[in-house]
Amino acid sequence: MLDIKLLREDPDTVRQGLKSRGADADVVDSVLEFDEIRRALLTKVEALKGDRNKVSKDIGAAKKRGEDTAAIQASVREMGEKISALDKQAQATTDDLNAVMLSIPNLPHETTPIGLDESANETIKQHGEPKQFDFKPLTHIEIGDNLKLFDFARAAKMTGAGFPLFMGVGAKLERALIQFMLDLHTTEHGYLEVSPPFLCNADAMTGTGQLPKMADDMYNLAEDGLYLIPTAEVPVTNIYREEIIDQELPVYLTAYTPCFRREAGAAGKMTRGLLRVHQFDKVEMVKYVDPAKSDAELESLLVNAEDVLQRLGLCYRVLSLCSGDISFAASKCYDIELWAPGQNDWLEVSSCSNFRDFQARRAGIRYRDENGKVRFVHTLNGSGVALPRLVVAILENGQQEDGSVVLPDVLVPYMGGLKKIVNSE
RNA sequence: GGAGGGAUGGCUGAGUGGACGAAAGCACUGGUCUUGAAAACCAGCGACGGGAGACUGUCCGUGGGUUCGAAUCCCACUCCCUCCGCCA
Repeated sequence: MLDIKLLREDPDTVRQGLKSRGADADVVDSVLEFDEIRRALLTKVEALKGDRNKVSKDIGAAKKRGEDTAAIQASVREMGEKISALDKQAQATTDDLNAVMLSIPNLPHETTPIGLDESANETIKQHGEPKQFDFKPLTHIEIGDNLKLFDFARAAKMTGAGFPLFMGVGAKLERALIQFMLDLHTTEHGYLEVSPPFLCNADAMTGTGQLPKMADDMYNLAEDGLYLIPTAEVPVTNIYREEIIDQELPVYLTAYTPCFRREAGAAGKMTRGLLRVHQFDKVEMVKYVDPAKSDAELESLLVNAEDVLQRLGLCYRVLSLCSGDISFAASKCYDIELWAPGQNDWLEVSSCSNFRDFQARRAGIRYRDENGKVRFVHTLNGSGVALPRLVVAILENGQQEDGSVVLPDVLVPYMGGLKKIVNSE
């Protein structure tokens, strides 16, 4: 949520920011209108309440003296009716105002490239060179079939398309990668491991910005009022919802969770195999930081995510997403894309975002600054990293002409000493 | 699932219709004292909103209700604890 003071004091900056990301700038006018009405109602009803409080106190005193207060009580009753009518109006206006405020996306950071679609994203670095093969590289689907690493057909039988079933070494590879990444972040990058619930309520989803906008993209258990998490960002960022954090910033947390996404309307493009699935595993990093330091914290978050890929020996590039391509709650976002030879394309495996105080304001996450003043923290998160496409890259980059797959060295201990996946038949 | 108990400020905890935004203690901050610290003593110390300001409103788990007036009474819900049942 944006600071309403910014909309009052500098509406043009807000309009400009919203336009730069292709969002509706007219909401600014709705907000200002509701805000003005609301404040007028508040002033009025609060004056009345002040009067009522005074008179009620007088009644109490008069009764103690044994005086008759019937007439004055009747007049206060009338005031009460006026007050409750005005209160209802004020509440309705506040609800309207909140609904609009919650639907407004974050403003792009001053360093976020301006542009309305992905063509304006900037590639800011590339690590390694796409691997050259002297045979035609297979896709992960073919490799997985040959080596019996996953079974999409049977998964579809029990659930449906887009829910992967990993088998044997494939399942173990999934587990090994999770363990490798958590170990790296907790022992070398300074993160505390947490293991959160995989379902969250609507308040939590609103806090991080999934609701109200993304309601259609989430699996919803209506009977229980719960949603399956689309990312660990939701439970982990909501750990401190409606709190004043009483430990020293920054707080670094990392978590493995499965992620569930309906990917509504995404059918058709990039949906084969593991490229786009409804359930996937991910290791996530979340930071709560001092607002003055969030720019630097985003850079180090990116470095932490890159470290995973460098140790796995993979070729990747980093994009700075433009204003039209960053997510609803983000102010600045880096995407990391892995090179996948079988796809002959780059695959997004990580988004590292700075939300500044956008989520903190929605979720009421605050801290005390050096003067003891309560302020909103800045929140950040980054995938560190998402599993299915990482598996795709490892399989497609590690494949040999004989159909086997050589695993990255760092994974060997996590694979029980296995260096190469071969067909066991 | 059943029975009972509970939810009050950073923490512990008092308060059962009126002077209570809330006793007391702890913690914290400032001061006195001290070479310094501790102790003692004094003072301060919730959040959020409206108003240029004086000032003012809201908040005692959440939402409704009763009342001139609700932390306090009534209803519903949520969460926590204890016991019983069930269960990985």
